[in-house]
Amino acid sequence: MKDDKIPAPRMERRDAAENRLRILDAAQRLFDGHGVENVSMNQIAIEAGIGPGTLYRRYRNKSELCLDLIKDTVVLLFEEMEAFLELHASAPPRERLQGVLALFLRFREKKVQLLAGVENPASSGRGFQARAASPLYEELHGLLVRLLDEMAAAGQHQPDSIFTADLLLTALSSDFYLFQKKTRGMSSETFLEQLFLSFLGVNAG
Amino acid sequence: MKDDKIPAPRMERRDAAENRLRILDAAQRLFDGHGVENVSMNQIAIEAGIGPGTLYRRYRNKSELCLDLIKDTVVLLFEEMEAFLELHASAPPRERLQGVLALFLRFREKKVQLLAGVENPASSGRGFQARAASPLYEELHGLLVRLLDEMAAAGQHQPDSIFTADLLLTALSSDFYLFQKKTRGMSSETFLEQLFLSFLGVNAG
DNA sequence: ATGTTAAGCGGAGACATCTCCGCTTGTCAA
DNA sequence: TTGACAAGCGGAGATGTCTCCGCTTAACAT
Repeated sequence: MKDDKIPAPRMERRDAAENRLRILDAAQRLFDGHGVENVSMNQIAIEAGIGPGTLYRRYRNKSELCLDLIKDTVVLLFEEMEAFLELHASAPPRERLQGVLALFLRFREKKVQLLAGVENPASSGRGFQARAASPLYEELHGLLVRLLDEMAAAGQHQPDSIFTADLLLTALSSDFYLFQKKTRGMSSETFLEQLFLSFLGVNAG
Repeated sequence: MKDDKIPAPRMERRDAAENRLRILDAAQRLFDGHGVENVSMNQIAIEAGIGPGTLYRRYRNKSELCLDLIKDTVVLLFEEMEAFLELHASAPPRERLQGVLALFLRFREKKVQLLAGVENPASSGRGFQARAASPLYEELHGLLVRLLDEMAAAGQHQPDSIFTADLLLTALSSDFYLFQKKTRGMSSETFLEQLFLSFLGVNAG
């Protein structure tokens, strides 16, 4: 073997770095002005003063771009969650699950548009398949599975934790959540409560 | 008032009727050959020998076209369900719900592609919002609500039936169902069982 | 038959996503 | 410095969805 060092992690090019900023900046500006929904990748490229190819090289779709825009907030969310779980380490798992979900819903409310953008690959890949492949989904899923397994150990939960976590996250998706709010006229609190009643046959109270 | 008869329900034009057939025929042929997923409205228009405008006049999107292609089967499905419910009119509501869901899953298996086509408006409107507006969704939803209300009366179900029905139908959507089968490696039977465990804290027996 | 009328047709084109590839340019090594 | 080279750029264009609108033509009344 001649050289098995990591193949020299060349620095990010200066122009590339600048373009990253221009893109993020342009996107933020357009999103604020017209709503995430109504802004196309094209418009962003133009506003950023770059070609479409350049934009797509960095972000395969609007979803990835949105994710980049809320990445910091997402990190904060997970920190909040971990903090909450640590603080209530000895509380019954059901309460801990509820706290975590409440935190998530609060987060969702703050970032409705961008989060919807993250979850809706617009056109592109296979709906759920795509969503579940995102790092955000996987991390949340892992966290839920942990909690559900605890509940199972305490005899409070029968079914497959993986399945239940998938189901929970589907219920918490933009699509379903916003539908319940807008069309069924449900409040965040009622929503969470109903979720608990449905899934665990248990009062959220 | 001069004339308040119904304003003469002119017959469907001959050419229009013929085009309808050409479209359905072309679509069926292309779907069979390349899979629903991989066929565009454009291709269908070309194969049918008509302009895109003509195609879109009749079907606002691929979803509606797919629905037209399985309409007959859907009618059969509802007849099966009604028959089942009548036959087991005196069985406990939980069993009746289970039977209905099993029938639906069997139907889904038979028409995977087209049903996925119905549920995925490809691009176009607001994900869930659109799905829930379809007549198929609404009818199923109504049926589930009826059953869930029965269960509530029997004290076997706490939460809002409307909410639970939405949740059930989301879990039964192509997206979620196929994800569970393909990615999580779950069988139809296990799926139904897990669904019952999750929702009702009850063994599907 | 014939005229009137609106339903229906079709295709150009606006706009979107996403790819491909030849040219440019920043970075590193010598 | 300078040369080599990959990373990056950009925009033309393939393909798709969906609309708009002037022309055609089937259906009905006369």
